[in-house]
Formats: sequence, C-alpha cells, structure tokens
Amino acid sequence: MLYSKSAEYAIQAMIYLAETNSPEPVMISQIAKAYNIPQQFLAKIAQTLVKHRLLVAIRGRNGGVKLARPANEIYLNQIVYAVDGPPPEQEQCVIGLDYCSDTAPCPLHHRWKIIREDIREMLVAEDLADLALRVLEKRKIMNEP
Amino acid sequence: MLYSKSAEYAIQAMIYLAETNSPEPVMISQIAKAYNIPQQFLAKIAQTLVKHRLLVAIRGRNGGVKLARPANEIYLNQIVYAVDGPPPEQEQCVIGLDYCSDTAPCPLHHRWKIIREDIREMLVAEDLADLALRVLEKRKIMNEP
DNA sequence: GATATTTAAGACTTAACAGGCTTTAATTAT
DNA sequence: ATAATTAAAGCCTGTTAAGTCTTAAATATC
Ligand code: SF4
Ligand code: SF4
Repeated sequence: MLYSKSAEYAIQAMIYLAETNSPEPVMISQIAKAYNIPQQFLAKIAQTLVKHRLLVAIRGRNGGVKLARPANEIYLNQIVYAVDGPPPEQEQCVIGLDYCSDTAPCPLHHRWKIIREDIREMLVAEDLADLALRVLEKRKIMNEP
Repeated sequence: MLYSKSAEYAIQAMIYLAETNSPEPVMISQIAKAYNIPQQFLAKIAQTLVKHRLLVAIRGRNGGVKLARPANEIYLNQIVYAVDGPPPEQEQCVIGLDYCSDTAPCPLHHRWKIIREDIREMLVAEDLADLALRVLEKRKIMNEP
C-alpha cells in the first residue's frame, strides 16, 4: 500500500534489532524466524540495507547484522527509500491524468494532496526507537490475559 | 497506490462517460482513444464493470457502453471495489504485524488510522458527476493559453 | 590449517499484474 | 437473409514483484 513487501520486511527486521538492542550482531535466520519472514528473502533485503548504511553485517561464525547507528536516528522513510528506491520526482495525479496541473484542481486533488502529505510526514517523523519501545510494551500487555 | 492500474483506467473511462453524458452508448474504442488506454485491456475492464452493474453494454452496430445510472449516483469506491475486489475484512497493520490490536498502539497506529480513514472518505465522498464537471472545467482552462 | 558458521552475490523460479490477439456471440442496418 | 459492427470470452505474451537455490567469501574456533 505505502511501500513494497520488501520494505515492510525491512521495517520489521529493523524493529526487531531495535527491540533486542544487542551490541552483538543478530543472525538473519533469527530475525526471520521471530517475525516470520522468508529467510533467504530477508537475507537479500539485508544486503541492500547494508549497502545503504542502515545495517552493518558481520560474517562468519557469531556473525549477523546490527543497526548502523542508534535506533533513534533511524527513520522509517530512510528504510523505505533504501529498499524501494527514491519516490517519483513528479507528484502523481490520483486518477492518472497527464494533462493536469494545480490550476482549477478537481475535487480529489485537495484531498489527495493532504493525504499524501500526511503519509510523507508519518514516514519522516517516526523513528525506530519509538516503534520498538511501543511494540515491546504491546507485546507485554498481550501476554497478560 | 490506492488502487490497481485497472481501477484507474476504470475511473478514467467512467469520467469520460460522465463528461460526454450522451444518451447513446459510447464505443470502448472511442473511450480508449480519448484517455489513451490500451483498448483491449479497457474492453476487459468494461466487462467487469458491466457485471457489477456500473455500466450497461449494448452490442452490435451503434453499440457501446453507457453508465448504468446517473453520474451523481456513482461513487469512486464503487468503481474501485468492482474492479479490485472488496477491501480486506480485517484492518491491516501498517507494518504488517499480526499480533497487534488497538490496545496500546504503536505511534504509527494513530497516524495510519487517520490516513486510512481519509482515503476511505475520499473514495466514498466523490461522485462521478462532480469529477467530470471539474475535469471539463480544467480542460477548458488549459486550452486557453 | 581445517572446519563450521554466517553473510554476499547472483542465477533461477513462481506468481501476479498488465496488456494483446483471436474467435465467438449478439445486434442492427441494409 | 446478409453483412457489418460491436462487446464477450478465452487464451497468449511480457513485465515486475516475491521468493528460492546455489556457490563464494569472510571469520571464529579448534
Ligand atoms: S486536479 Fe484532479 S485530475 Fe488534475 S492532477 Fe489533481 S487530482 Fe489529478
Ligand atoms: S499498534 Fe502499530 S504495530 Fe500494532 S497494529 Fe497498529 S500500527 Fe500495527
């Protein structure tokens, strides 16, 4: 919806890393298992996250991946951008017309403009540390019936 | 983004029909040409719109398709629903977690909930007649340099 | 150094979406 | 009746996203 499946997996994986907050690297296989992500697929996604300096990878025994910087300095849009590539230069018309501009917009235009901005704002504002904290809290609550 | 390419074409085609507002049926080929939609593809989309009672088709010479009811009684969500199928029953978590509910939501949850609601509202509120009117106006403006 | 373990890299497979082609059925004008 | 015209229907092709497999490279441990 907002981003690809790959980006979703990437966010989940990085939340997991922020949750555990271990100074030691964490194995891809462990992350994959915890969040139920296809392991090999996650491995490949991790590669691109490493290339984009969001993760660092340590290979060999006791290897794994860890966050490249503190969780509170990593924002969602950075992850999405890294995995899905840069967003399109020109803003897209909701109904795919090509001859339109901002003069005399159709009723959809105002609405869509606001929504698009909200989405952007959401991805820019939220950082991993916050998310991980909240997910942890939530997990605690749900384990107490 | 919000809907498939097919749904986008469907919306464009139905706007065209609302624009021309002809009591006579309009040929698929004509619509396809006007909005630069692959004709055969649009033909197939039209079929599903007919099945969902948004269009009626008249075949044979002088045939074509027309809106099944007045344009101001057709809303975007009906078109999207018809082409892309019903939206998922359970509301989706933005980051794809499956163990979450509304108790102690993560920071994304509030934001996303609002955005999702705005999108839904946009699709529910806008009807074809409005859109067609605005697109017509816009075309007029853009033709006067 | 040998070995086990872990990510890196790239080829490969599968599935879904977008689009095209061709034939068939329905309708109307002649 | 017949020919022309139009949507309906089914199958084929290309593209992209999602997922799998195989081999190579790096590293810790013995
Ligand atoms: S005014 Fe409407 S049709 Fe034009 S670009 Fe904006 S959303 Fe699209
Ligand atoms: S609280 Fe956050 S993680 Fe849970 S369902 Fe809502 S958006 Fe998803």
